[in-house]
Amino acid sequence: MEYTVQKLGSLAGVSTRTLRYYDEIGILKPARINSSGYRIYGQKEVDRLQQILFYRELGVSLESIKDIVTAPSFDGAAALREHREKLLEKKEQLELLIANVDKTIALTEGRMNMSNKEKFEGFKKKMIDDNEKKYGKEIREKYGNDTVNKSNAKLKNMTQEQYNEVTALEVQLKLTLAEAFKTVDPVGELAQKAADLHKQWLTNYWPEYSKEAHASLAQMYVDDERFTAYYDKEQPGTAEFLRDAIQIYTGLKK
Amino acid sequence: MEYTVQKLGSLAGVSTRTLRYYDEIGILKPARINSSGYRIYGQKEVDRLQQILFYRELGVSLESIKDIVTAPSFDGAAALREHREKLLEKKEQLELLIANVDKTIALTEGRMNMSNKEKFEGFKKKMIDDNEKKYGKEIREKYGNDTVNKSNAKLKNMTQEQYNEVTALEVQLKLTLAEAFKTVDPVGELAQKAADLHKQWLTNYWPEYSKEAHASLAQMYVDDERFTAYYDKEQPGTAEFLRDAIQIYTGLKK
DNA sequence: GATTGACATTGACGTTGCGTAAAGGTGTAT
DNA sequence: ATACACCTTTACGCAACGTCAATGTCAATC
Repeated sequence: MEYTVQKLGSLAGVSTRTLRYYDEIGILKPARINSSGYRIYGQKEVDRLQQILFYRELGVSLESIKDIVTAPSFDGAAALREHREKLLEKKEQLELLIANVDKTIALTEGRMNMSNKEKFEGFKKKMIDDNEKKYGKEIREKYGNDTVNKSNAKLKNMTQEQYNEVTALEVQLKLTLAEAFKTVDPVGELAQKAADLHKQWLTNYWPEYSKEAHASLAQMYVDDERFTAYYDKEQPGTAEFLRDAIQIYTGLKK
Repeated sequence: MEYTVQKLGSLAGVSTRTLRYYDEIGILKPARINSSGYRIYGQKEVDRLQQILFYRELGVSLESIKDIVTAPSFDGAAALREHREKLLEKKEQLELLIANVDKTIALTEGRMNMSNKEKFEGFKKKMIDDNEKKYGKEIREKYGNDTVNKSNAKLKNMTQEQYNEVTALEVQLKLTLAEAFKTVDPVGELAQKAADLHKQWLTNYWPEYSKEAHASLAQMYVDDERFTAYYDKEQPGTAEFLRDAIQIYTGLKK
């Protein structure tokens, strides 16, 4: 039995373009070319196409399939095992992504229903008040009333857009910090990026940035168990790690 | 503070090419262009880039990011939820792939020297497995988890001998079906023999036979184009013919 | 003031696996 | 002879940039 492109195509469920492409990249050459230049395939080619499609279904790249089907005694199982690893990696990444997206949605959903500005204003006020009650006293003692008041004023004047930005920054910080923590190296690039993100995040609340205040706050993350609990939620030791990274970032390691 | 491409790039951790690309597709235009044609970015652009990178981290396409960052009051959360759905779909597909790869590995490992033909057999099995995944829910609902699980276990435990038997049955079925198809009579003897062979073949995969499941699968051969393609390979219309024959065989013609 | 080296610019091709024309030749039935 | 289905090659398009290549600019040094 001999087949032209379309016959083979409909037989195997692929387009003629695909067959021409496979010819082009050399993974499936026709048995012969007739006098008019038509591609003619035989049974051998049908079988080979089945093989190709089989691996394609499994998500193997044509490049790899080429190795598998051209080398006569290629270890297909080994190739598949390798491929499997890649798939698993992809899957993990995907799961991470989904988790992050979920977190972001949850974060933004906190204010989703308050789409109107008034509620948003109310939320911001409440946040300031909560913060005041929780940490106000210590912060006031440390940085003075004036600084705190200015910070609160800044927060109040935040637009929705800015607020979203801060939220995004927070998520980014968390992600980066989690990654950095795995490296166990507070001097490393990731850790320093986390420290930098933390600074950026901070400048949204602090009217003025200073290395000393930054480093001091980092120390507080370790000293104050409420902060520690927040940062260590996913991975114990994260608060300490962040402090180290920030101390290096600010150059104020003591 | 003003930034050139490289400064902004190293600040945000992206290449200059990326910045030029973002300019090109219009999601991040520089604040201004200086007299020498250099791109100059300001604080607003830095913030915007942060936003873009944030969504990029979450795997959102630049196309979608464009909508999010250009439209001032775009519902980012809704976009994310939509994106989340896509991610979940991707994940499911990936899991299917991995499961198939695993099975293939198991198969090849069980029988080291799998000829091309046997690989094609693996492909057919995969189709059945796919069917499980696709219709598994309905089947499980219809016949209960236990039945389906037993079926899967059965498939895994097939010996080589049994495997050969199934292959032989399949060949017989194909021949008989091809002959029967010529008679154009699904009620005829040949067609009914084909239906019976199909039942025998099936019982190698299904722990329990039921007319309803059999008829349902036959219908699926027509509804699912992958199966249709398989059966119609030699003669278009064969899948439909087989379904008709089986419906009569089971006495469940609706 | 001339050279150097780092940095900027605009093209433009390469990547992956085909889809989708466009422009034209071939096979076969009427 | 005409129609019509099917074949061919050529080539752009898709996503998100990486990677030259050719050329212009800025700041510092000889």
